[in-house]
Amino acid sequence: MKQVPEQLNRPFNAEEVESSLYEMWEKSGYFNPDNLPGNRKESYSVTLPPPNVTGTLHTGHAIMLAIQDTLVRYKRMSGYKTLWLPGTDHAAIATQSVVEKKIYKEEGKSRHDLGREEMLNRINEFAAESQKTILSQSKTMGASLDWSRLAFTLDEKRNLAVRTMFKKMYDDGLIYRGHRIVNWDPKGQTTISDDETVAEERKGKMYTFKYSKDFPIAISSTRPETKVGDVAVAVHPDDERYKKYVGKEYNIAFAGCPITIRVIADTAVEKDFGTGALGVTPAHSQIDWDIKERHNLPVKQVINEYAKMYGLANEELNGKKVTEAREYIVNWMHENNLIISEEDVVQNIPTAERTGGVIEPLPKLQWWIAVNKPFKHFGVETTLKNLMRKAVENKDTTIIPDHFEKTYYHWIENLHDWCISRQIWYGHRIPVYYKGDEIHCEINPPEEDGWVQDEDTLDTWFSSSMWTFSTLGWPEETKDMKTFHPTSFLDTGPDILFFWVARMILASMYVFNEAPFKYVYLHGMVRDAQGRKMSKSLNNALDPRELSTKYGTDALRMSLLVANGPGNDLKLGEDKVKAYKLFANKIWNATRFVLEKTADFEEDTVLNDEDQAVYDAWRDKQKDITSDLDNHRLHIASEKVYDYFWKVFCDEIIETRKTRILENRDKESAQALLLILLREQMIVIHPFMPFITEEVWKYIKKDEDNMLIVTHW
RNA sequence: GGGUGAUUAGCUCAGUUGGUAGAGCAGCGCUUUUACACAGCGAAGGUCACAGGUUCGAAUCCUGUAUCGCCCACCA
Repeated sequence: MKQVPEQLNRPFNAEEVESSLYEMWEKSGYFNPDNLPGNRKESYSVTLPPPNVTGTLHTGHAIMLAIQDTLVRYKRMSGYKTLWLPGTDHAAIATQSVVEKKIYKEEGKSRHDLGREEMLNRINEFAAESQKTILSQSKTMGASLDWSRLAFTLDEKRNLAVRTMFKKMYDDGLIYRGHRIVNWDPKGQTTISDDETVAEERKGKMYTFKYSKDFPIAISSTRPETKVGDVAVAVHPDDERYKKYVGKEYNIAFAGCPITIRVIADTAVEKDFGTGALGVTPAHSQIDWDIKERHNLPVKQVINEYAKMYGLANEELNGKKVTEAREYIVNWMHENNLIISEEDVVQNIPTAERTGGVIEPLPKLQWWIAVNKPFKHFGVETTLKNLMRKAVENKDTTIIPDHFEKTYYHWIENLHDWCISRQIWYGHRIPVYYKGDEIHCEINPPEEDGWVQDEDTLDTWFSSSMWTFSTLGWPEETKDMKTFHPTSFLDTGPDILFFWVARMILASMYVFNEAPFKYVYLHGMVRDAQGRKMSKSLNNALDPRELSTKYGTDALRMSLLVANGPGNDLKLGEDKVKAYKLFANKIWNATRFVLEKTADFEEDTVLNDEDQAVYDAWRDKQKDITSDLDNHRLHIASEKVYDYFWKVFCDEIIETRKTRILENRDKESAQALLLILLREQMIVIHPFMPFITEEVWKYIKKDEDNMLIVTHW
């Protein structure tokens, strides 16, 4: 007679066992693919989307940890050489601005008060602390990450990778320095890429007016203050109304500033919009800058980096903020009877994602990646844009759900050159050196005296674009590179499809002519029970750590997996988490009962026909679940394990067999069935609910069995 | 303006290739029967947004409409 273990007579206490189980796994070394038992030929690799070092674990992290850990555990149990590689992201602008704010609040000092070196020390200190927090919190989710390979986007090795990549692209002519219109963030005092801007709806006024009484053509603008920087008026070449003016030049005093306006014809102008004439401000509008290029017009910058007017003949205007200047100029036009009409309009104003500052388009000398420039790539002429498209078209990588492929293509079509230089201090310094007029791009600083390194740093997404291979040791030809790249799977939120996924595809295609991962799985964003975005300001964010303490990590993981199909947002209420705590309890109680009823059982019993049929049905269910997992249908697989265990195993199978055991009718077969089903279900449930299953496994495994985490699926 | 997704039980959502609609929560009735009341059994609840079409058969495929959501956009 076997004894039912004492622990099982108490209710399941998740908090009590979780940390010691995690410790047991960590000590076993099985998170590291090099230590896995058996002869594993095929590899399965996943890189963790590196969390920013700014924050603490939130539900977004929890969902990605749950999805990835489930798949990784499944593959590890299925005999793959399985690597899940952790790391963190320095998140340049985000981190610097958090630390800047903190220092300003606590000490009243700006970054310029501290100086570059001291500021960087402070940010590094903060980042190191923050990294520790987020990593230890990831462990509480049960994440079976290989901590021995931990990486950071800004550490030594990744730094080398970044410089190597920059140099390679520079030498291929794909990275260039260009004077163009940039998205300038006056608040963050840096340029940002197109993707880092967020359109914000604002009410504005569109003014239709003339520069002066004598000027023959009326134009429209929502930003009259920029008109002191106008150099031309563009009309459509076919527009009969204005043909006679094309080619003429007018000298005008506009708001006390002399401007020279040439009338030009350009097909970019729409005849039917507004007056059909466009005031051209090359320095402060991208479209106008393009017109300038075609017509060889001068550039007259009238707004500076602080979004203030400058360099104007009218001293009253200089130093005014753009909004004040707008008011001033509108008044001036009213006084001079130049305004023909005013119309209320709703406009989308670009703002900076991180600081909220209103973007000021300014001409600046910056570093760019040319996405449309043809170059020789593995013997074939192509462009970066083509490579990005090709990877998905050729199914080198598959996006789940597939409708995001359309979104991806659409984004590629509209992609402009990528501005990669930033005027902040925290990040990878651009590996370019200057000496007089000489420019020199090198992986390591020139030894010769007199070279000065570029002051700017790189867009944080430049380093994260290389994440799948910089983490494996590239540019060195490491064993890990050969074994684990390209990776098998990437899971992330759809909000960074462009920021990150697209750019990883770019980087990997460029270097290896291979997509960085076979599958991209885009999970939904977690929302609150009312469907609102979780945010600090609404104070509606559920804290995964609290939920996990209250209901158990297994319950939290299940609630994030079940019925959460890819690409759909997940509304998460506490009730759902609670429901899976009850499930954990059910597993616990069923285990106790089965052990009680089989205490006198001897192994090696043959199942009778009835029990064999039940077992066969389970095998089918098992195959079903396996196929769901292979096809990344975690939301279905998780529901099936739940449903089978509770509705089939507990409510039907146990209920009927317990009578048989009691009445001693084919008792041995019934006992055998219960034990086998319990054991096999623990294996199948383990990827979803690793803690309780591993704990239960201790009591039901056979002597020769290993830990559940490496038990064969 | 362009693109894209959603609309299924009171609420939150599943539904893999078209074959008599499912779960959790809430709610109703019964049961404290020796795994579990953090439970069991049972009942109730849906013209699967609307209108057409394809099909022997449609929540599922096609067309259109409506509402909501998301993404993209340099109409001055």
